[in-house]
Amino acid sequence: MKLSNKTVERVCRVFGYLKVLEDKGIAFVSSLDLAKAIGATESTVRKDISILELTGFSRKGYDVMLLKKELGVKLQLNKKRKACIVGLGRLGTALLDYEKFQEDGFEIVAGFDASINKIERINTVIDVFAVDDLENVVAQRKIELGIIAVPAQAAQGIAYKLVKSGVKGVLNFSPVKLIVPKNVMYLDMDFTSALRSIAARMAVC
Amino acid sequence: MKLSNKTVERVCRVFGYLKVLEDKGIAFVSSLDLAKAIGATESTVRKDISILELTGFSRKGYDVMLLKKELGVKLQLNKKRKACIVGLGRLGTALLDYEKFQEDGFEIVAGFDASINKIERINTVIDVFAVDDLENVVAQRKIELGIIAVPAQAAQGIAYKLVKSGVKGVLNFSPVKLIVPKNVMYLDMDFTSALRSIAARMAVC
DNA sequence: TATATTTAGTGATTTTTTTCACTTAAAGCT
DNA sequence: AGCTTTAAGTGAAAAAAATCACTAAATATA
Ligand SMILES: NC(=O)c1ccc[n+]([C@@H]2O[C@H](COP(=O)([O-])OP(=O)(O)OC[C@H]3O[C@@H](n4cnc5c(N)ncnc54)[C@H](O)[C@@H]3O)[C@@H](O)[C@H]2O)c1
Ligand SMILES: NC(=O)c1ccc[n+]([C@@H]2O[C@H](COP(=O)([O-])OP(=O)(O)OC[C@H]3O[C@@H](n4cnc5c(N)ncnc54)[C@H](O)[C@@H]3O)[C@@H](O)[C@H]2O)c1
Repeated sequence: MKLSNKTVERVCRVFGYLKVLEDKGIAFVSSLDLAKAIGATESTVRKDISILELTGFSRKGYDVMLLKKELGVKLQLNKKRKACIVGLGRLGTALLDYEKFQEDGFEIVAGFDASINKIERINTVIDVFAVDDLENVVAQRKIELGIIAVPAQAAQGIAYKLVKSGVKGVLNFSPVKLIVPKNVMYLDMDFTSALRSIAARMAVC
Repeated sequence: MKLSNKTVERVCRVFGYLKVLEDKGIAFVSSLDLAKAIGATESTVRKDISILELTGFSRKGYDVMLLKKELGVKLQLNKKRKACIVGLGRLGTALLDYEKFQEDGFEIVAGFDASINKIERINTVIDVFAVDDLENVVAQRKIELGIIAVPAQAAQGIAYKLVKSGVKGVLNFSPVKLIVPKNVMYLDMDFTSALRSIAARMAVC
């Protein structure tokens, strides 16, 4: 079972949609419905699911609860993951307060910032620390995921500290590519690049 | 000159890095440096640039200012684009105040929210309106880009209104896939799916 | 019960994307 | 001036991804 990143990404979106269907009480879903919901084709969805060695039911589609459970097991999406947010500015505090992360199994257990002023003024139920405590807190609390929301020039340093302290996944909101070891999973959320891609496609299409 | 989305995305990231290099006063850059900065290989970078019918200089690499200018022209990344943000909650207000969008040519000229209370209390230099005014304001101000930061269940409706009012590009922060006409450029920024992808790859790698 | 219909499963094929491997141009060096 | 080195340019090859086209299973229908 060799999963490409693309398959992983699609299947994660399928998982999110299955949660929606489950909440709505829908029992079965076709590959075509899943495809529409995630922006893919039905054959791609079926191939993805079959790569994961999972199956549906002829003429009925996929059992929503069952598939969600099986995907959860295969990709460990049911497992709760401890995460932290570094950089508690405009974006970082928005992320800190986003309750849905908790619902989806991402427990934000710490926030860090370089500014003591800011830390004192932040109003949140989540523990916030000075960034100097990052290594200790991440190691002690066994935090697995680091979310980086510091200015670009500070991002690589934070990534390095997070990795050194045991983090195994990094989501980076700063607009620079970071270098992390190959065994650390890493994704960028670069809003400006995204806007540029849209603008460029508006220009050339 | 047929550009794939992948090429567009990479080249947009190259463009961002060229700005950094320009600010640093660096005159030439190799395909390898560019590749490292955006997380690609040197041959991919060279191919991308050559697809755009642009060239560098033997043994010197690419002229930073020149390539940036040429990319700007080809993809109209120099052109200023008017944008608006719909949904002025935690995330929307963070986006509203992000000055770097302006620097990068994305002029946020309006914000919209359904809650009059919120609109009255928001402290920003940008004009904010009730969402009922969206269609008028977007059309009148010739806004080309819509940034969606409303709750999931409201997102499709907003997308529809934006498109109807003339928007040609949509950046969606809500965790659902939206349906827009094919001639409207569209991208998702789904943080939860991103975290899931990272977690899944932590599990299977 | 037989037949039609729907939808998953899948090997083959096609398309897209990336990488390789070599050529060419320019600059620096002796 | 000639040799060496460096880095872009590029057609060909390889790899990856997506799609097609068909099979099979299950349900509904007549
Ligand atoms: N706000 C947005 O809408 C937006 C949009 C696109 C990109 N981004 C990116 O997201 C990141 C955060 O943006 P923001 O608007 O929240 O910025 P911000 O300036 O509001 O917040 C940054 C925070 O990081 C803290 N910080 C600085 N250096 C630090 C360090 N070494 N360790 C720990 N904390 C440190 C600062 O004290 C501050 O609180 C930036 O890289 C920005 O480019 C933000
Ligand atoms: N905050 C985060 O860190 C975060 C993380 C991941 C995803 N998101 C997504 O981004 C979106 C915004 O998140 P948020 O945390 O800012 O939410 P929020 O609840 O703080 O803000 C949503 C805003 O949208 C407004 N709104 C609701 N319906 C509207 C409508 N029909 N038209 C106009 N405005 C309307 C509300 O009044 C509110 O101000 C959501 O879809 C959320 O799932 C946010």
